[in-house]
Amino acid sequence: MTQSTSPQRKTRANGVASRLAILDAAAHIAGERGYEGTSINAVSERSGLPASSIYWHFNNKDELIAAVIDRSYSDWIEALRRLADQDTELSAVEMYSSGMRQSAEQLIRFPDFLRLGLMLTLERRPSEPTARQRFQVTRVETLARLRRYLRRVFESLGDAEIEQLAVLTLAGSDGLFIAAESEGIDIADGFETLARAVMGAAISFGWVRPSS
Amino acid sequence: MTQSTSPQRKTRANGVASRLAILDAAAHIAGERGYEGTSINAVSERSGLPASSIYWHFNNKDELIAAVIDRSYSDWIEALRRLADQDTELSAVEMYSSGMRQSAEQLIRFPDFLRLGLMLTLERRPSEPTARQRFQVTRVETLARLRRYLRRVFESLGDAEIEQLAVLTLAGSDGLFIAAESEGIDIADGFETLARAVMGAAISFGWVRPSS
DNA sequence: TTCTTACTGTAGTAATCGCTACAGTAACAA
DNA sequence: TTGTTACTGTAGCGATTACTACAGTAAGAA
Repeated sequence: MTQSTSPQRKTRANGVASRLAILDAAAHIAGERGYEGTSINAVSERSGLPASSIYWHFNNKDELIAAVIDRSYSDWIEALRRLADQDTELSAVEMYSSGMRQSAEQLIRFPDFLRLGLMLTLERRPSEPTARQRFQVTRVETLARLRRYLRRVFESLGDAEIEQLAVLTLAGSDGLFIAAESEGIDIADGFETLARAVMGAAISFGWVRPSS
Repeated sequence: MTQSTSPQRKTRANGVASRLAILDAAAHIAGERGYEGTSINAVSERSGLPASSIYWHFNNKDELIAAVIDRSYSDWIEALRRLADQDTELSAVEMYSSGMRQSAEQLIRFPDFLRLGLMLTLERRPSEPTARQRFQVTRVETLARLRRYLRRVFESLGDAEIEQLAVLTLAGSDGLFIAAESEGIDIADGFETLARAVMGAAISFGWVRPSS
């Protein structure tokens, strides 16, 4: 952000490593305690770098958290893309349930991104933090991705129905994540039932299974 | 909590009103900014009472937020009970979709309770706040309530399936609330699709509609 | 070798945090 | 009227907050 666009000089190896260490520490703490709970002091202690280094890499706390969101999301997308490349030869319905399972696994392995994002979504502070807006963007993208997905699986449905199913899938996924965090339910089971439920809704919308 | 159990002397009218004013202010601020974001100073300004009054009524911030949860939940339950009393002559399936609609309306009218509760659920601080535990209790209760409900509607299903449907209903409800807060989706539509989806899942579990 | 750039370390700012001490005031019981 | 209880108002505590000023230090370019 601040040093990466230096034209005539390569960034120092140490600086890149520090930036990553700061982002890692901030991601972990923010994922646990939310925006207000993430103090620069805590990030400094966890990353082993002084506050002045943090403020050299990021203009303020707001942009630090926003950078955390950005990086977590791109990590997230890339992991999902790698997984998606593995099963290109499946049918649409198989891809659907496979995608559900993979999303569930992804949530278990990297819970900080969604936890922080949902906290930012729920919190409403007087001056909207950049991080929150940044997460909203990832949400809109995810919803679009989901729509494309569902349109391929439930070909015979109209736009309105697809929209409802996309919203429900995202909502169910968020809710199951929360339930896993608080009530300790099995998230894999939950996603299986969610897939079943979305299929059921699609059928009641008039969808006919292509090969059965 | 502190003054309400005085045996030989009625509580002063002023004191009761103050306690309520403090709870109202705290509920509003905590519903917007979460645990850390709720400062005693802000509660003091919004309620018009000094910090010393807040600390006379509540031992500390932790118990204040816990009291907010307690009161919001009992308000919530009572409102739902009043609504439930209105439709005693409906069939089980009708009651189910009616209950879904009413829950949605309730969420729109009093969003602070669930917003705060979910924030507390997601945040993980070193010393678990009482308020979070208190919300967990209401969650377990809600889940039990939901199980009883679903068992009456989907009579032919086994315990494991009912459990899955209950978890999915709660998760979907939380997720739709979040979606309404962030993406501004229509929550009533969302709950209708959720009801449809749960029905669809029940059918795929082997449930047969009683009268069709 | 000298200069510039990229970072780090030390020390500190004003503001806000949760919380308390304590004197005052008003309503009630006796 | 007097004493007790139920609050309120003022002032301030030490700790922590986000953030900054600024002097190092080390790596590379010239």
